[in-house]
Amino acid sequence: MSGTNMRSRGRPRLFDEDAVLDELTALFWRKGYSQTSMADLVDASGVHKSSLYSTFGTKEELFAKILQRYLAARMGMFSKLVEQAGPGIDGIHAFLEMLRGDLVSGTGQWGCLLVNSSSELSGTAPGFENFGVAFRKELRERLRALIRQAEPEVTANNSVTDQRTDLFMTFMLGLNLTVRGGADENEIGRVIDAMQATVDTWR
Amino acid sequence: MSGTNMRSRGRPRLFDEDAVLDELTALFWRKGYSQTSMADLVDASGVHKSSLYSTFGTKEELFAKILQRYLAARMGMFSKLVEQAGPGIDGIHAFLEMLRGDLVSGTGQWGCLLVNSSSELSGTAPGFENFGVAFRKELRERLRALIRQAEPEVTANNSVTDQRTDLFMTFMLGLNLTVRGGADENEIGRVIDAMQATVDTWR
DNA sequence: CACATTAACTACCGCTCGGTAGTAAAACGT
DNA sequence: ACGTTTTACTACCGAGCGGTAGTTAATGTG
Repeated sequence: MSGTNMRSRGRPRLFDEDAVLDELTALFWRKGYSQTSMADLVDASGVHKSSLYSTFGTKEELFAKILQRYLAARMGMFSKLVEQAGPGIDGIHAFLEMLRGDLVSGTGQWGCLLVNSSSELSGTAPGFENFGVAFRKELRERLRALIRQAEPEVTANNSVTDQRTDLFMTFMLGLNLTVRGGADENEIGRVIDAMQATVDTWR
Repeated sequence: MSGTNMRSRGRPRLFDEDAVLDELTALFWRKGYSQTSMADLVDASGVHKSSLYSTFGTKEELFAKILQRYLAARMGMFSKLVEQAGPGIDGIHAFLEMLRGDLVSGTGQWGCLLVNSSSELSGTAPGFENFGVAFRKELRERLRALIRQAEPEVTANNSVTDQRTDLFMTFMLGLNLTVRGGADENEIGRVIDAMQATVDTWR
């Protein structure tokens, strides 16, 4: 975004930094942090090891960079989803429908990189534990706003909204594990249906 | 259970096999499979490496043994919980209360070993993926029966029960991640409260 | 055409990993 | 006492790990 092509002197890169980061992200996403070796990253990207180090730093630094990048993109995606979803219960339904579409195909099938990483590294973490705190907080606030909108003004109640938000967050975490566990489209569908049925009781 | 002390000849073990397995289980539980090295296992148990290998086989075989042992114990625990919980919505509430107690202190705070392992190894798995399929199926059936009991006979509906069971399973998965993510007692409490509120709508 | 600068590439390092051979020690039956 | 069996313990292996020094190849600038 800022001065990407203000290269001054010296030999230019033979690879596209963003494209490489995309590939490395996919690898970490699929295999997890500790199960992905530098050799794997080299093979996947075609970039030599020293170039990876000189460009992105150590494996830990690289992963931190990738996680940041991922979180930024994901938050943008969620924002768009929430935005497109519109207000009310129908909005939540629409949100879940989009989630369904994302989970059964493409990027969503490996779960959420942040959730996976947190789970994997929470027992031994160097500092990744609290990495996604801000992200989680922001996501929770947006979801809460969406849920709040859906409640009739008369019966609106903060603690109820909080509970529903907690349930929704927990549901999404569980869904992440379900998907990553290799659930097929039908199973994912049933789980989302179940949540939609629950959301309907919020009318 | 079968012939544990029919030792015939040779030097007797200096360590208690079950006690050691308990310690190793705790270690795998907390740190995950790939983050736990053989050296860690040696340090934690006080048993020399070769003795571990001669007694339990390779790391993979040891982990398989530990996972089996864990699943057996856990299923027994869940059975007792469901049994003590009693029938109806109140039973589900009681079940969630017991879950709450287990999660905030003692063994439950590292989540479920099976769930953790599945998540960790699903991207690179040797054969652990389907290891817990039977367990999950059985747990699901017991939960389903509990939920089914809670429904008024008149309105009982198979697909509704299935949906609720799916939701409950997903909820427990999410709760696992929440706990493992380092949530404090309050947060865990709120999430369980949220589920209990949902269960109340099933009356 | 030098020269400085940056990147690509080769070769290597120390360390930890999971796993094993070989030996010493403690129990048994005869 | 003796051989047998089983375990405890030491020492080690090859492989893979994350990470780096040093050289060669491109580029822009003077």
